[in-house]
Amino acid sequence: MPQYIVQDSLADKVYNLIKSQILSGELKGGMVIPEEHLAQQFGVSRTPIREAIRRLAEYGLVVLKPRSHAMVYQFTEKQASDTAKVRLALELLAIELLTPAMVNKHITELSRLAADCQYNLVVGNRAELFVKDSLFHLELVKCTENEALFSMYERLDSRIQLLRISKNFSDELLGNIIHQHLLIIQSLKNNDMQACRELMTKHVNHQM
Amino acid sequence: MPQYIVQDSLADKVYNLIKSQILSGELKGGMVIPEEHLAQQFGVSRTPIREAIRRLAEYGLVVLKPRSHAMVYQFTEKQASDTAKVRLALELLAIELLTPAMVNKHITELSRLAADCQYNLVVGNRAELFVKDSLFHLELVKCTENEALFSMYERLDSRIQLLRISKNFSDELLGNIIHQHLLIIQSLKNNDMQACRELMTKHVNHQM
DNA sequence: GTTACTATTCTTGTATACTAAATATGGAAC
DNA sequence: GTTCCATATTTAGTATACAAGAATAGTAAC
Repeated sequence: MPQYIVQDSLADKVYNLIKSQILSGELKGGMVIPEEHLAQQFGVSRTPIREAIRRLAEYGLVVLKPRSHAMVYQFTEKQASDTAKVRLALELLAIELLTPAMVNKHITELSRLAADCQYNLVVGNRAELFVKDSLFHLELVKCTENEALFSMYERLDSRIQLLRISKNFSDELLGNIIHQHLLIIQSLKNNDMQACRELMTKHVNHQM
Repeated sequence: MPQYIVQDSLADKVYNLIKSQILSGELKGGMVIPEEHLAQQFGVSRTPIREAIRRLAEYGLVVLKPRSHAMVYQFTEKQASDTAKVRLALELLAIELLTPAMVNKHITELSRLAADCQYNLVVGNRAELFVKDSLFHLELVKCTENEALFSMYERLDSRIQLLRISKNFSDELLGNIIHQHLLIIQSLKNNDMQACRELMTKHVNHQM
């Protein structure tokens, strides 16, 4: 009988930890991350640290300078705008693939995440707001039950998270953006996919 | 003065080697790849091998079973069709972004690759045909000068290459598919983007 | 012959030690 | 004070050794 519960390796744990530190803004774009430092911080040898960093580099959240250091990925303006275009294409594909049944299954969770965004905006907790914003869009894509799309979008969204963190959105703009989630949800409930596409296009372009 | 020429690490070399072995069909979907075996094959220790395999797993060409073995990624039918949808969306985005100037700059290379495809079809060298087919589409996406799109598409195309290899296309269908490259090039030359989109849609859907 | 258990073997996971390249330091020349 | 070079130091790259879990084989019970 196979073992269904497999313990994460140290490398897995470190990978997830660094990833979440990057996505929460604790580690900011451009910051250098020396292997030895992390090894001591986590109390493990360099081997699993190296593995985690290399994987994160392959994932696209870390940039390696050979024989030198690793640092957190940082966008140029051009890359940010390029990424937004791909993001929009993928989100529009997601909307294309959505059926009413899929929407129904996830609408509660979507509403909850949208509400979380609003709550964190009011409370002024931007780090958490961005995390929830990210989750909202991930949930929308997850609705489609298209694994390939989801994994692609997840990669892209991770990088976009770096943008959300680094951009200094005004409270007003941020309020607008977060409010659009509600409109998107409404259009989904109405099964008005044309409206949904338009809203999403506006939504993504607002954040560039 | 900084050093501009940096030697690839062993891990980099192994990574590229395994990748090309997978993309050329030498290593087929589902095949198990033990670390020690590769280490002996390449005459290096397990350390760089591990790094390469882990990176390939993150890239999506290898699947890891924890504490057990690594194997080459293999599509299920559902995943294949899911992937094709994402692929089409990205290729259509590429066409959307193309300007006549971009097309002009790459049209010679595109034509060469399309010709290479036809040549390898005639000669009956399918492995090489698939490599060239892949390069044709990569070149088209590269035209757009959108890094984010290119790197996403590259990842996706790597997996699609596994499909091209595993599917047993008839000579006739393959001839059709390859011929469509010429039509796509012609539509680009004519700057008839509507036709290009339609051709690409047909082209991608033919291969599902 | 089949099943279940145990022992062995094999492979991965991790730590450590060593090598080598890049960066930092410090002093000499101007 | 600045520039350049030599040296020292730090950090990444690789090999190796060992630990631990998974696969396998072999044996006993039914």
